[in-house]
Amino acid sequence: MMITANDQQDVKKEKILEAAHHRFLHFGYSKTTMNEIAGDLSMSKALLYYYFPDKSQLYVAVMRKVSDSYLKSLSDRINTFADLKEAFIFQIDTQHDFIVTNYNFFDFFRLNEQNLPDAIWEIVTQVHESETKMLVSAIKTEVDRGKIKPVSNPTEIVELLLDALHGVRAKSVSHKKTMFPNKEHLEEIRAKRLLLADIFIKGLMY
Amino acid sequence: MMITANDQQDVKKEKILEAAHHRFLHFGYSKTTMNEIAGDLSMSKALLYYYFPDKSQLYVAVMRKVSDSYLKSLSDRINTFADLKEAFIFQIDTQHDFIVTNYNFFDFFRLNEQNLPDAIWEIVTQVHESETKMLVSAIKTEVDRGKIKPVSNPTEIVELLLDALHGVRAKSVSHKKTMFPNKEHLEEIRAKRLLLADIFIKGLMY
DNA sequence: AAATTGATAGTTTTGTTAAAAAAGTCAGGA
DNA sequence: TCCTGACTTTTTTAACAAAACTATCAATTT
Repeated sequence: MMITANDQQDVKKEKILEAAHHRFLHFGYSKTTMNEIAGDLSMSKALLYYYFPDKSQLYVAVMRKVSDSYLKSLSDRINTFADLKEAFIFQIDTQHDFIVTNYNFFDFFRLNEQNLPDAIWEIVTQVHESETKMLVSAIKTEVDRGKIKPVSNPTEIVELLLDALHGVRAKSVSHKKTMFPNKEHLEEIRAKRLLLADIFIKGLMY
Repeated sequence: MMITANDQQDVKKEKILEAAHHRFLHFGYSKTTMNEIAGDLSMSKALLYYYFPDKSQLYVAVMRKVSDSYLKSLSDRINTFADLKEAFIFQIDTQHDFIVTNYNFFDFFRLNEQNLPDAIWEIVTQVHESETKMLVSAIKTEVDRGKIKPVSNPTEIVELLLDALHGVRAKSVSHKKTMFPNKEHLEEIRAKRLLLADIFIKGLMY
């Protein structure tokens, strides 16, 4: 099989993405320089600019890669859930791992908060839509099975649940300085979210 | 009835609190100066320091006043709810109004986020405890009435609900620059919270 | 004695500018 | 086409002076 120039380019681009990912993940966006990334690969900074137009678009490309694997893990499991609760649990655990694993990577994200580049918002929107899609599908299935009440607007319900889960925090965190949640907090949050999902399904009433 | 020196002091303190409240409310903590507050009252800045030890403690005193009225509205209604849903609705509406009415006032709050003075945290904690107490009481009553399942830890449930409600956001707000929510958003959030409270009680299952 | 103030000391914020660091460009070489 | 060293431009940092503000206090009025 012939190796074309484009294949070679793709291989090199991939190497760059890996090095960039490594730097962004460990030191965050603002504390990694193009020189460092180039240095890690023993190439000149100018070459980075040959492959990627600028730093932010390099970041976006890495983010694309990272979120693609997240999206894949979602689509792999869609429609495979035994019941709604299993789907909720999967959502909570998977998103949780995703965010924890990439915590530093997202500092760019948190830092710019407002006016992020459109490309980032596209990814965020896509991720959110995939999560929603997966859970909406799980709800519809459960309705079809006659396990839960018919729901007029499943998307609305799912987005409400995602918002609600997002609001769940560790008890002490609001006071303490450490915004970087430690292990106990992560577990506490996870446990609370699972409880919330459970109530969301069953309610407090008989 | 005799007017003592202390009565006079209290009257003046009250005047100062009003003027300070007005400034803090409209311009926030960092953008109001002691000179301005004094100017509004046609008194010297030094006199403010005669009545209050420093700016932050003046702020705390105003906050105390503001939150006392909120606490009162909660305690006035405790144990007066026809059912759990009514309690949840009251909580949502009342807190909502409280935050919206005092939005700018709380900028000090948001600005310092970490390391707020202890006095502030006492108030926050007290407010949170009152909200929790009211809702826990409503849950217990409802359990006694046999309307909902017995709950092993009502406080945990209530705190989970409060977190969840806190997570509810307007759909578009995450992207737009305007963090100050406008009327439609406020209504949208309120509506979503009411829906969440409803699901929280009834669940999705039959 | 209690209430009040002008003057002023001390601290924080803001603005300025120069140096350093980083992003980004380009002519030219392999 | 891929790649680099040298270069230009933009952004960040550091140092420091000016301005704004908080806080204090001796002196004055009530």
